[in-house]
Amino acid sequence: MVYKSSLYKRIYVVVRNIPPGKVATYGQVAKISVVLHARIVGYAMAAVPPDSDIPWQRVINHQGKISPRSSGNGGTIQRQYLEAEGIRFDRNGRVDLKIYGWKYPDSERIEGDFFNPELPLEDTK
DNA sequence: TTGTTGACTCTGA
DNA sequence: CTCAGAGCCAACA
Repeated sequence: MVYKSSLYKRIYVVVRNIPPGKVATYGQVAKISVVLHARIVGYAMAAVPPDSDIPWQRVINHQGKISPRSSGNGGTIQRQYLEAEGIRFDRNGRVDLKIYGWKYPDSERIEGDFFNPELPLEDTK
């Protein structure tokens, strides 16, 4: 799979390493990807090839909600994917990030040619 | 090259 | 907790 740029490739490597049953926010992916802003991560997700193996459904916004996309209602599919992995949604359609949020130390398992283990750990609570 | 857009986040009220 | 507004930066016209 050839991606549009090394920028996107970095994001996709991070997303692919999110464990099943966990979710990460755009901002978190942005931090791990070192130099990006959350919007760029969202932009990259919109450009994910439909035939890829990237678990884009595990990336949600900072409120713990599925981000509304500009077209269509693919968000419903995303929610079904996550529920199939055991993630529960509350009445407002929100995920409890304290339970299902991806903790940065897990990213030791990331296998990528770019990954730099010396990153700030801020989201570890 | 300038202007708009967007699967976002932060801050203040 | 929620709601607005400002800021963000790559992609696109």
